[in-house]
Amino acid sequence: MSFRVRFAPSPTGFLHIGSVRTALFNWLYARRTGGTFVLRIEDTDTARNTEQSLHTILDGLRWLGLDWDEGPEKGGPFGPYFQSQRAAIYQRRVKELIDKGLAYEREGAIRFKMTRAPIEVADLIAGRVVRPLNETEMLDPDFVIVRSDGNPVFHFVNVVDDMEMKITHVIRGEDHLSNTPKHIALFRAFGVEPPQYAHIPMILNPDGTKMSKSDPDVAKARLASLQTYVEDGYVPEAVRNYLCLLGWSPKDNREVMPLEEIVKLFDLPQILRNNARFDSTKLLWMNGEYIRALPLDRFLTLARPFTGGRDDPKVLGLVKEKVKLLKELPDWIGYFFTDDYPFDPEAVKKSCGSPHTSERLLKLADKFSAIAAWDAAGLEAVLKALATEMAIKTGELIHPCRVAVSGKSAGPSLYHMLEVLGRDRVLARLRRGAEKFRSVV
RNA sequence: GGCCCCAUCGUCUAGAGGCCUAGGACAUCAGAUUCUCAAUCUGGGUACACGGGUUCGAAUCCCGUUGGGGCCGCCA
Repeated sequence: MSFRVRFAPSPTGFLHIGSVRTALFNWLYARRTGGTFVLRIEDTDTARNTEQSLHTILDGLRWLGLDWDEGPEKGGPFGPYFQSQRAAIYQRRVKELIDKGLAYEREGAIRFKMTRAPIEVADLIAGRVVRPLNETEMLDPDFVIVRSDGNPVFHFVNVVDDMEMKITHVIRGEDHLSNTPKHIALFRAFGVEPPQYAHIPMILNPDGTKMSKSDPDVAKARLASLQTYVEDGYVPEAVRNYLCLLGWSPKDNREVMPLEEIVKLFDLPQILRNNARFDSTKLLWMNGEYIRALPLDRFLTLARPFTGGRDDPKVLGLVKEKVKLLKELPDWIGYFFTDDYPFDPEAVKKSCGSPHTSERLLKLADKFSAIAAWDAAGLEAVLKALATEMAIKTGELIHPCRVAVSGKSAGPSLYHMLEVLGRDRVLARLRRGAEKFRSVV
């Protein structure tokens, strides 16, 4: 049997983080089974359908490394993969139902004669779910499949496409579970065996509410959009790994793990049935883990959009260990590229308030100026020797030195930082600091 | 309102009747280490929603309650 799954987003201008996980689970299942991952664009709502919206989807999937086997820019044997280009297929299928006496016109719209009996969904995740018609539906069970303006609606085109594209497993959000009987009824009307269904639970806001891209609370709305994570400087590997862990687990206490490993273990029945809340704190932690483990080349590539052209590999290599979010990069690297960096008042107060600060910085500058080979090991030796000579703790030199050359109390390993900064700049900044801090006391 | 799904630390989860005085991770607290911050290491606190069953025995099975989520559109 050949497995065929699909991700069928609607181009709305955003890629919802929940949709992203749905895409990811579909992709994982396809890769795990050696099947086919189809990307289909549900652009029947022409008002929202723009070129830009399409690229949001394609770029988002690419960013995460979720490659599709059939779909836009790729083609395939079951195209076109845009619903807006499949009108003829839908018309043919509508006619088929009318001819069979299973659909009829009323008030200009075409309605499907829905089964009155309860329909059972054999869901791979939720189990057997029987959903009888409810109060409202009982009044009028039939539903519209083609609007009076001639455009077919979601339930219809979704089923027709899954059928035509020979989708074997529909993996989608749990919000579709209640609609599934409609879809099964449609498949049966066409005399076609429905696909297997797997409804994955939802991802909720930290407070348990539904994640929405149009939430009036801006912070929540940001949380819901993939774009946020791209802009804030999360690395795709981390976002992907984190998302895998929402509703799925390798069950052996591993969390940070390579995709290939997840592909090997992933399966549908073991997906949790309960909703998960999005925990951005844990994502942030995982992002830091990934960044520190990143090979320098990869880090440089990912960092490029955030550095403002300041792509010195030595500098970036130095701060790689410190960064948790790529967008923090400008703060970490600023003083490597200008002498006009800001001084953190707190740091100055704390580390440079001693009446001896200026004298010590000048002494340090003198010692450093005599160094033959300007490297971290040599700098460390000289600084420590000076501390001993002056009978003070190394920290009493280290801290003022760090503030003088960077303006900050936090940063990479001091000696490596001095090495990268270079002799001229270090000496100048030390002497400038000696002047500057004289008045602090 | 009707119907459907769900319920283990604050959060993500392990647990498929005895291995559980419930394990891991993030967060948090305390300590160690370090040139700062971070990282790292050690240790602590924190959970089976509630009530009934079934069983020799239940976090695990059943029922109910409560709570959360979803769907009931000529949106997708």
